[in-house]
Amino acid sequence: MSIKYAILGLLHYREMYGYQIKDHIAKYFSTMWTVSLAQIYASLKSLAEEGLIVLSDVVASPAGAPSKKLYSITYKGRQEFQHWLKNYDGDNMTHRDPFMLRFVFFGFGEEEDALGFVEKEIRRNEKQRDVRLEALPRRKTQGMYVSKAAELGLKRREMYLDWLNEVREILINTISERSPSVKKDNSGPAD
Amino acid sequence: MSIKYAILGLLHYREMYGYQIKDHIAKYFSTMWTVSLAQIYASLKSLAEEGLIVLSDVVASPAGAPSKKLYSITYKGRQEFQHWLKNYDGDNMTHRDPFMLRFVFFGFGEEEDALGFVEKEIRRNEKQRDVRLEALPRRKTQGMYVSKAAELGLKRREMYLDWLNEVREILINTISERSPSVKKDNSGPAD
DNA sequence: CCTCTCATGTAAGACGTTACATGATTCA
DNA sequence: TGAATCATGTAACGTCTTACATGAGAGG
Repeated sequence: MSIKYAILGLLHYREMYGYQIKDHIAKYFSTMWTVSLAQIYASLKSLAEEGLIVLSDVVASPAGAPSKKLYSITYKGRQEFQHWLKNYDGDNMTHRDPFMLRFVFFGFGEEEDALGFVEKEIRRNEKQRDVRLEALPRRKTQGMYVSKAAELGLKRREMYLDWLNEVREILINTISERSPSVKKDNSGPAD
Repeated sequence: MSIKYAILGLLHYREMYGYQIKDHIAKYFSTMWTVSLAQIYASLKSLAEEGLIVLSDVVASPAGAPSKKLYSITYKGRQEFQHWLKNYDGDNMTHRDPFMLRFVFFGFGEEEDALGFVEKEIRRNEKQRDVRLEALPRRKTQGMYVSKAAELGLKRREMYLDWLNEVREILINTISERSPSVKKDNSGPAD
Protein backbone atom coordinates (compact mmCIF):
# COMPACT_ATOMS: atom_id res chain seq x y z
CA MET A 1 0.00 0.00 0.00
CA SER A 2 2.34 2.67 -1.31
CA ILE A 3 -0.18 5.48 -1.12
CA LYS A 4 0.51 5.66 2.61
CA TYR A 5 4.17 6.28 1.88
CA ALA A 6 3.35 8.92 -0.69
CA ILE A 7 1.44 10.75 2.05
CA LEU A 8 4.26 10.27 4.57
CA GLY A 9 6.68 11.61 1.97
CA LEU A 10 4.62 14.72 1.28
CA LEU A 11 4.30 15.41 5.01
CA HIS A 12 8.10 15.67 5.17
CA TYR A 13 7.79 19.04 3.44
CA ARG A 14 4.97 20.51 5.50
CA GLU A 15 1.72 19.66 7.24
CA MET A 16 -1.13 19.14 4.85
CA TYR A 17 -4.83 18.31 4.70
CA GLY A 18 -6.49 15.59 2.70
CA TYR A 19 -7.82 17.58 -0.19
CA GLN A 20 -4.46 19.25 -0.64
CA ILE A 21 -2.67 15.88 -0.72
CA LYS A 22 -5.06 14.66 -3.38
CA ASP A 23 -4.46 17.79 -5.44
CA HIS A 24 -0.72 17.47 -5.13
CA ILE A 25 -0.71 13.85 -6.23
CA ALA A 26 -3.10 14.54 -9.10
CA LYS A 27 -1.05 17.48 -10.33
CA TYR A 28 2.53 16.39 -9.89
CA PHE A 29 2.50 12.64 -9.40
CA SER A 30 0.01 11.73 -12.10
CA THR A 31 2.55 9.90 -14.25
CA MET A 32 3.54 7.65 -11.36
CA TRP A 33 0.47 7.52 -9.16
CA THR A 34 -3.25 8.18 -9.22
CA VAL A 35 -5.67 8.35 -6.30
CA SER A 36 -9.23 9.05 -5.35
CA LEU A 37 -10.22 11.35 -2.51
CA ALA A 38 -11.95 8.55 -0.62
CA GLN A 39 -8.72 6.65 -0.56
CA ILE A 40 -6.80 9.62 0.84
CA TYR A 41 -9.25 10.02 3.71
CA ALA A 42 -9.16 6.30 4.44
CA SER A 43 -5.36 6.32 4.39
CA LEU A 44 -5.16 9.36 6.65
CA LYS A 45 -7.44 7.61 9.10
CA SER A 46 -5.39 4.43 9.25
CA LEU A 47 -2.07 6.32 9.31
CA ALA A 48 -3.32 8.27 12.32
CA GLU A 49 -4.47 5.06 14.01
CA GLU A 50 -1.02 3.57 13.47
CA GLY A 51 0.56 6.67 14.99
CA LEU A 52 2.50 7.53 11.84
CA ILE A 53 0.80 10.91 11.50
CA VAL A 54 -1.10 13.22 13.88
CA LEU A 55 -3.82 15.79 13.49
CA SER A 56 -1.78 18.89 14.26
CA ASP A 57 -4.17 21.70 13.51
CA VAL A 58 -7.69 22.49 12.36
CA VAL A 59 -8.08 25.61 10.27
CA ALA A 60 -11.64 26.85 10.37
CA SER A 61 -13.17 27.81 7.05
CA PRO A 62 -15.11 31.11 6.70
CA ALA A 63 -18.60 29.83 7.45
CA GLY A 64 -20.01 26.44 8.37
CA ALA A 65 -18.01 24.77 5.59
CA PRO A 66 -15.73 21.88 6.55
CA SER A 67 -12.51 22.92 8.25
CA LYS A 68 -9.09 21.99 6.95
CA LYS A 69 -7.64 19.22 9.05
CA LEU A 70 -3.89 19.53 8.99
CA TYR A 71 -1.81 16.42 9.56
CA SER A 72 1.86 16.15 10.55
CA ILE A 73 4.24 13.23 10.35
CA THR A 74 5.45 11.70 13.64
CA TYR A 75 8.88 10.34 14.51
CA LYS A 76 7.49 6.84 14.10
CA GLY A 77 6.17 7.88 10.70
CA ARG A 78 9.61 9.08 9.61
CA GLN A 79 11.15 5.80 10.67
CA GLU A 80 8.54 3.81 8.78
CA PHE A 81 9.10 5.99 5.74
CA GLN A 82 12.88 5.47 5.88
CA HIS A 83 12.37 1.74 6.02
CA TRP A 84 10.14 1.83 2.96
CA LEU A 85 12.61 4.04 1.09
CA LYS A 86 15.54 1.70 1.75
CA ASN A 87 13.74 -1.54 0.97
CA TYR A 88 12.98 -1.51 -2.70
CA ASP A 89 13.02 -4.94 -4.27
CA GLY A 90 11.74 -4.03 -7.71
CA ASP A 91 8.08 -3.86 -6.74
CA ASN A 92 5.70 -4.57 -9.53
CA MET A 93 4.43 -1.70 -11.54
CA THR A 94 0.78 -1.22 -12.47
CA HIS A 95 -0.35 0.49 -15.64
CA ARG A 96 -3.94 0.86 -16.70
CA ASP A 97 -4.22 2.95 -19.83
CA PRO A 98 -7.70 2.58 -21.32
CA PHE A 99 -6.78 4.75 -24.28
CA MET A 100 -3.79 2.71 -25.43
CA LEU A 101 -5.62 -0.54 -24.76
CA ARG A 102 -8.36 0.54 -27.16
CA PHE A 103 -5.77 1.88 -29.55
CA VAL A 104 -4.07 -1.47 -30.24
CA PHE A 105 -7.47 -2.92 -31.09
CA PHE A 106 -8.60 -0.14 -33.38
CA GLY A 107 -7.91 -2.30 -36.41
CA PHE A 108 -11.25 -3.88 -35.48
CA GLY A 109 -13.02 -0.52 -35.36
CA GLU A 110 -13.72 2.53 -37.52
CA GLU A 111 -11.03 5.02 -38.47
CA GLU A 112 -13.35 7.99 -37.81
CA ASP A 113 -13.83 6.87 -34.23
CA ALA A 114 -10.09 6.37 -33.80
CA LEU A 115 -9.42 9.89 -35.09
CA GLY A 116 -11.98 11.35 -32.70
CA PHE A 117 -10.45 9.58 -29.72
CA VAL A 118 -6.91 10.55 -30.73
CA GLU A 119 -7.94 14.18 -30.96
CA LYS A 120 -9.61 14.05 -27.57
CA GLU A 121 -6.47 12.47 -26.16
CA ILE A 122 -4.34 15.23 -27.67
CA ARG A 123 -6.46 17.91 -26.03
CA ARG A 124 -6.31 16.23 -22.63
CA ASN A 125 -2.56 15.78 -22.80
CA GLU A 126 -1.93 19.33 -23.92
CA LYS A 127 -3.71 20.54 -20.80
CA GLN A 128 -1.66 18.25 -18.58
CA ARG A 129 1.54 19.33 -20.30
CA ASP A 130 0.71 22.99 -19.71
CA VAL A 131 0.14 22.36 -16.01
CA ARG A 132 3.50 20.65 -15.77
CA LEU A 133 5.30 23.19 -17.89
CA GLU A 134 4.02 25.93 -15.63
CA ALA A 135 5.21 24.11 -12.52
CA LEU A 136 8.62 23.18 -13.94
CA PRO A 137 10.65 26.25 -12.81
CA ARG A 138 9.53 25.73 -9.22
CA ARG A 139 10.35 22.02 -9.38
CA LYS A 140 13.81 22.79 -10.72
CA THR A 141 14.66 24.40 -7.38
CA GLN A 142 13.54 21.41 -5.32
CA GLY A 143 16.65 19.29 -5.61
CA MET A 144 17.94 16.81 -8.15
CA TYR A 145 15.34 14.10 -7.63
CA VAL A 146 12.22 16.24 -7.91
CA SER A 147 13.78 18.26 -10.71
CA LYS A 148 14.78 15.21 -12.73
CA ALA A 149 11.42 13.52 -12.17
CA ALA A 150 9.62 16.63 -13.42
CA GLU A 151 11.91 16.69 -16.44
CA LEU A 152 11.07 13.07 -17.24
CA GLY A 153 7.35 13.61 -16.82
CA LEU A 154 7.40 16.54 -19.21
CA LYS A 155 9.64 14.87 -21.81
CA ARG A 156 7.47 11.80 -21.76
CA ARG A 157 4.31 13.78 -22.28
CA GLU A 158 5.83 15.79 -25.10
CA MET A 159 6.95 12.60 -26.80
CA TYR A 160 3.46 11.19 -26.37
CA LEU A 161 1.93 14.31 -27.90
CA ASP A 162 4.30 14.09 -30.87
CA TRP A 163 3.33 10.48 -31.32
CA LEU A 164 -0.39 11.29 -31.08
CA ASN A 165 -0.02 13.99 -33.72
CA GLU A 166 1.79 11.57 -36.03
CA VAL A 167 -1.05 9.12 -35.62
CA ARG A 168 -3.56 11.89 -36.24
CA GLU A 169 -1.89 12.79 -39.54
CA ILE A 170 -1.85 9.17 -40.64
CA LEU A 171 -5.54 8.79 -39.85
CA ILE A 172 -6.52 12.00 -41.62
CA ASN A 173 -4.63 10.85 -44.72
CA THR A 174 -6.07 7.36 -44.79
CA ILE A 175 -9.60 8.68 -44.27
CA SER A 176 -9.34 11.28 -47.07
CA GLU A 177 -7.64 8.83 -49.44
CA ARG A 178 -10.33 6.27 -48.82
CA SER A 179 -13.12 8.69 -49.75
CA PRO A 180 -11.57 11.70 -51.53
CA SER A 181 -14.89 13.15 -52.74
CA VAL A 182 -16.69 13.00 -49.39
CA LYS A 183 -15.67 16.24 -47.72
CA LYS A 184 -17.34 17.31 -44.49
CA ASP A 185 -17.86 20.96 -45.57
CA ASN A 186 -20.93 21.55 -47.74
CA SER A 187 -19.26 24.17 -49.92
CA GLY A 188 -20.16 22.60 -53.25
CA PRO A 189 -23.48 23.16 -55.03
CA ALA A 190 -26.26 20.88 -53.87
CA ASP A 191 -26.61 17.93 -56.23
CA MET B 1 -13.31 -3.90 -16.03
CA SER B 2 -11.22 -3.44 -19.15
CA ILE B 3 -9.28 -6.67 -18.76
CA LYS B 4 -12.29 -8.50 -20.15
CA TYR B 5 -12.10 -6.38 -23.29
CA ALA B 6 -8.38 -6.99 -23.61
CA ILE B 7 -9.16 -10.71 -23.67
CA LEU B 8 -12.00 -10.27 -26.16
CA GLY B 9 -9.64 -8.23 -28.32
CA LEU B 10 -6.92 -10.87 -28.30
CA LEU B 11 -9.45 -13.57 -29.16
CA HIS B 12 -10.19 -11.67 -32.38
CA TYR B 13 -6.84 -12.90 -33.69
CA ARG B 14 -7.09 -16.55 -32.66
CA GLU B 15 -8.31 -18.86 -29.94
CA MET B 16 -6.11 -18.77 -26.85
CA TYR B 17 -5.74 -20.30 -23.41
CA GLY B 18 -5.34 -18.47 -20.12
CA TYR B 19 -1.63 -18.76 -19.62
CA GLN B 20 -1.00 -17.59 -23.15
CA ILE B 21 -3.21 -14.53 -22.69
CA LYS B 22 -1.31 -13.61 -19.54
CA ASP B 23 2.01 -14.00 -21.38
CA HIS B 24 0.83 -11.88 -24.26
CA ILE B 25 -0.35 -9.08 -22.03
CA ALA B 26 2.82 -9.21 -19.93
CA LYS B 27 5.06 -9.12 -23.00
CA TYR B 28 3.37 -6.69 -25.34
CA PHE B 29 0.87 -4.74 -23.30
CA SER B 30 3.00 -4.09 -20.23
CA THR B 31 3.17 -0.32 -20.82
CA MET B 32 -0.60 -0.05 -20.91
CA TRP B 33 -1.82 -2.94 -18.82
CA THR B 34 -0.62 -5.41 -16.19
CA VAL B 35 -2.39 -8.51 -14.93
CA SER B 36 -2.03 -11.50 -12.65
CA LEU B 37 -2.84 -15.03 -13.72
CA ALA B 38 -5.57 -15.39 -11.13
CA GLN B 39 -7.36 -12.46 -12.68
CA ILE B 40 -7.17 -13.96 -16.15
CA TYR B 41 -8.75 -17.21 -15.00
CA ALA B 42 -11.46 -15.34 -13.12
CA SER B 43 -12.18 -13.20 -16.17
CA LEU B 44 -12.31 -16.20 -18.50
CA LYS B 45 -14.79 -17.83 -16.17
CA SER B 46 -17.12 -14.85 -16.05
CA LEU B 47 -16.77 -14.15 -19.79
CA ALA B 48 -17.82 -17.73 -20.49
CA GLU B 49 -20.76 -17.41 -18.09
CA GLU B 50 -21.87 -14.28 -19.90
CA GLY B 51 -21.64 -16.11 -23.23
CA LEU B 52 -19.03 -13.75 -24.65
CA ILE B 53 -16.50 -16.54 -25.11
CA VAL B 54 -16.71 -20.35 -25.36
CA LEU B 55 -14.38 -23.20 -24.54
CA SER B 56 -13.67 -24.36 -28.08
CA ASP B 57 -10.98 -26.97 -27.60
CA VAL B 58 -8.93 -28.75 -24.96
CA VAL B 59 -5.39 -29.67 -26.00
CA ALA B 60 -4.06 -32.49 -23.83
CA SER B 61 -0.56 -32.03 -22.47
CA PRO B 62 1.99 -34.93 -22.72
CA ALA B 63 1.33 -36.54 -19.36
CA GLY B 64 -1.09 -35.83 -16.53
CA ALA B 65 -0.18 -32.14 -16.60
CA PRO B 66 -3.03 -29.64 -16.99
CA SER B 67 -4.40 -29.40 -20.51
CA LYS B 68 -4.58 -26.21 -22.49
CA LYS B 69 -8.13 -24.88 -22.53
CA LEU B 70 -8.65 -22.92 -25.70
CA TYR B 71 -11.29 -20.21 -25.75
CA SER B 72 -12.96 -18.55 -28.72
CA ILE B 73 -14.94 -15.34 -28.94
CA THR B 74 -18.66 -15.61 -29.72
CA TYR B 75 -20.82 -13.35 -31.86
CA LYS B 76 -22.19 -11.79 -28.71
CA GLY B 77 -18.61 -11.25 -27.57
CA ARG B 78 -17.74 -9.41 -30.78
CA GLN B 79 -20.78 -7.17 -30.39
CA GLU B 80 -19.88 -6.38 -26.78
CA PHE B 81 -16.31 -5.63 -27.87
CA GLN B 82 -17.47 -3.26 -30.62
CA HIS B 83 -19.59 -1.38 -28.12
CA TRP B 84 -16.64 -0.97 -25.77
CA LEU B 85 -14.40 0.15 -28.62
CA LYS B 86 -16.85 2.84 -29.76
CA ASN B 87 -17.71 4.22 -26.36
CA TYR B 88 -14.59 5.85 -25.03
CA ASP B 89 -15.28 8.83 -22.83
CA GLY B 90 -11.77 9.49 -21.59
CA ASP B 91 -11.72 6.79 -18.97
CA ASN B 92 -9.41 7.44 -16.09
CA MET B 93 -5.90 6.17 -16.32
CA THR B 94 -4.13 4.39 -13.50
CA HIS B 95 -0.40 4.46 -12.97
CA ARG B 96 1.39 2.84 -10.06
CA ASP B 97 5.11 3.18 -10.38
CA PRO B 98 6.81 2.27 -7.10
CA PHE B 99 10.22 3.16 -8.46
CA MET B 100 9.37 6.72 -9.46
CA LEU B 101 7.37 7.24 -6.29
CA ARG B 102 10.45 6.42 -4.25
CA PHE B 103 12.61 8.43 -6.59
CA VAL B 104 10.93 11.78 -5.93
CA PHE B 105 11.47 11.22 -2.21
CA PHE B 106 15.10 10.20 -2.43
CA GLY B 107 16.16 13.58 -1.14
CA PHE B 108 15.19 12.13 2.24
CA GLY B 109 17.36 9.04 1.74
CA GLU B 110 20.95 8.04 0.99
CA GLU B 111 22.58 8.62 -2.39
CA GLU B 112 24.21 5.17 -2.35
CA ASP B 113 20.80 3.51 -2.03
CA ALA B 114 19.43 5.68 -4.81
CA LEU B 115 22.31 4.68 -7.09
CA GLY B 116 21.74 1.01 -6.37
CA PHE B 117 18.04 1.26 -7.16
CA VAL B 118 18.69 3.24 -10.34
CA GLU B 119 21.13 0.60 -11.54
CA LYS B 120 18.68 -2.18 -10.79
CA GLU B 121 16.01 -0.25 -12.70
CA ILE B 122 18.38 0.14 -15.65
CA ARG B 123 19.00 -3.60 -15.82
CA ARG B 124 15.30 -4.44 -15.67
CA ASN B 125 14.42 -1.94 -18.36
CA GLU B 126 17.19 -3.08 -20.66
CA LYS B 127 15.74 -6.57 -20.53
CA GLN B 128 12.26 -5.30 -21.31
CA ARG B 129 13.59 -3.16 -24.13
CA ASP B 130 15.34 -6.16 -25.67
CA VAL B 131 12.14 -8.20 -25.57
CA ARG B 132 10.30 -5.42 -27.35
CA LEU B 133 13.08 -4.74 -29.82
CA GLU B 134 13.07 -8.39 -30.78
CA ALA B 135 9.30 -8.37 -31.32
CA LEU B 136 9.24 -5.09 -33.26
CA PRO B 137 9.66 -6.42 -36.84
CA ARG B 138 6.71 -8.77 -36.37
CA ARG B 139 4.59 -5.99 -34.87
CA LYS B 140 5.41 -3.75 -37.82
CA THR B 141 3.46 -6.12 -40.05
CA GLN B 142 0.35 -6.12 -37.87
CA GLY B 143 -1.24 -2.93 -39.12
CA MET B 144 -0.84 0.72 -38.24
CA TYR B 145 -2.28 0.62 -34.72
CA VAL B 146 -0.22 -2.29 -33.39
CA SER B 147 2.85 -1.04 -35.22
CA LYS B 148 2.53 2.50 -33.89
CA ALA B 149 1.81 1.29 -30.36
CA ALA B 150 4.93 -0.88 -30.44
CA GLU B 151 6.92 2.09 -31.69
CA LEU B 152 5.69 4.25 -28.82
CA GLY B 153 6.41 1.58 -26.24
CA LEU B 154 9.96 1.21 -27.47
CA LYS B 155 10.64 4.94 -27.80
CA ARG B 156 9.31 5.52 -24.34
CA ARG B 157 11.48 2.85 -22.83
CA GLU B 158 14.57 4.09 -24.62
CA MET B 159 13.91 7.60 -23.38
CA TYR B 160 13.46 6.25 -19.88
CA LEU B 161 16.76 4.37 -20.11
CA ASP B 162 18.53 7.52 -21.30
CA TRP B 163 17.07 9.39 -18.39
CA LEU B 164 18.07 6.67 -15.91
CA ASN B 165 21.64 6.75 -17.22
CA GLU B 166 21.75 10.52 -16.86
CA VAL B 167 20.62 10.19 -13.26
CA ARG B 168 23.18 7.44 -12.70
CA GLU B 169 25.99 9.72 -13.90
CA ILE B 170 24.83 12.54 -11.65
CA LEU B 171 24.71 10.25 -8.63
CA ILE B 172 28.16 8.77 -9.32
CA ASN B 173 29.60 12.27 -9.57
CA THR B 174 27.97 13.61 -6.41
CA ILE B 175 29.02 10.55 -4.45
CA SER B 176 32.64 10.72 -5.56
CA GLU B 177 32.82 14.52 -5.07
CA ARG B 178 31.40 14.19 -1.59
CA SER B 179 34.09 11.69 -0.50
CA PRO B 180 36.93 11.84 -3.05
CA SER B 181 39.38 9.81 -0.95
CA VAL B 182 37.03 6.99 -0.11
CA LYS B 183 37.40 4.67 -3.09
CA LYS B 184 35.80 1.25 -3.02
CA ASP B 185 38.83 -0.58 -4.49
CA ASN B 186 41.52 -1.47 -1.95
CA SER B 187 44.41 -0.68 -4.28
CA GLY B 188 46.30 1.50 -1.82
CA PRO B 189 48.67 0.14 0.80
CA ALA B 190 47.07 -0.99 4.02
CA ASP B 191 47.25 1.70 6.68
C1' DC C 1 18.74 -31.75 -6.61
C1' DC C 2 16.52 -27.70 -6.96
C1' DT C 3 14.56 -23.99 -9.26
C1' DC C 4 12.09 -22.17 -13.24
C1' DT C 5 8.58 -22.40 -16.66
C1' DC C 6 4.41 -24.19 -18.10
C1' DA C 7 -0.56 -24.86 -16.96
C1' DT C 8 -4.99 -24.59 -14.27
C1' DG C 9 -7.61 -23.17 -10.56
C1' DT C 10 -9.60 -21.53 -5.62
C1' DA C 11 -10.02 -18.66 -1.47
C1' DA C 12 -9.10 -14.85 1.33
C1' DG C 13 -8.19 -10.52 1.81
C1' DA C 14 -6.16 -6.12 0.44
C1' DC C 15 -6.85 -2.27 -2.38
C1' DG C 16 -9.40 1.19 -4.79
C1' DT C 17 -13.61 3.36 -6.94
C1' DT C 18 -18.26 5.24 -7.25
C1' DA C 19 -22.00 7.09 -5.21
C1' DC C 20 -23.95 9.44 -1.51
C1' DA C 21 -24.39 13.18 2.07
C1' DT C 22 -23.41 18.07 3.40
C1' DG C 23 -22.52 22.84 2.61
C1' DA C 24 -20.12 27.33 1.28
C1' DT C 25 -18.14 30.12 -2.43
C1' DT C 26 -16.94 31.49 -7.10
C1' DC C 27 -17.71 31.94 -11.93
C1' DA C 28 -20.35 31.88 -16.25
C1' DT D 1 -29.63 29.72 -11.93
C1' DG D 2 -26.63 26.24 -12.31
C1' DA D 3 -22.19 24.15 -12.35
C1' DA D 4 -17.58 23.81 -10.60
C1' DT D 5 -14.33 23.93 -6.89
C1' DC D 6 -13.30 23.45 -2.24
C1' DA D 7 -13.58 20.39 1.88
C1' DT D 8 -14.71 16.19 4.73
C1' DG D 9 -16.36 11.77 5.30
C1' DT D 10 -19.08 6.92 4.93
C1' DA D 11 -20.96 2.74 2.73
C1' DA D 12 -21.15 -0.44 -0.72
C1' DC D 13 -19.20 -2.52 -4.12
C1' DG D 14 -15.81 -3.97 -7.66
C1' DT D 15 -11.16 -5.19 -8.82
C1' DC D 16 -6.80 -7.28 -8.20
C1' DT D 17 -3.11 -9.64 -5.66
C1' DT D 18 -1.10 -13.13 -2.74
C1' DA D 19 -0.94 -17.52 -1.22
C1' DC D 20 -2.12 -22.07 -1.76
C1' DA D 21 -2.76 -26.64 -4.25
C1' DT D 22 -1.22 -29.78 -8.03
C1' DG D 23 1.95 -31.70 -11.31
C1' DA D 24 5.18 -32.37 -15.30
C1' DG D 25 9.44 -31.23 -17.92
C1' DA D 26 13.74 -28.52 -18.71
C1' DG D 27 18.06 -26.74 -17.41
C1' DG D 28 21.77 -25.39 -14.40
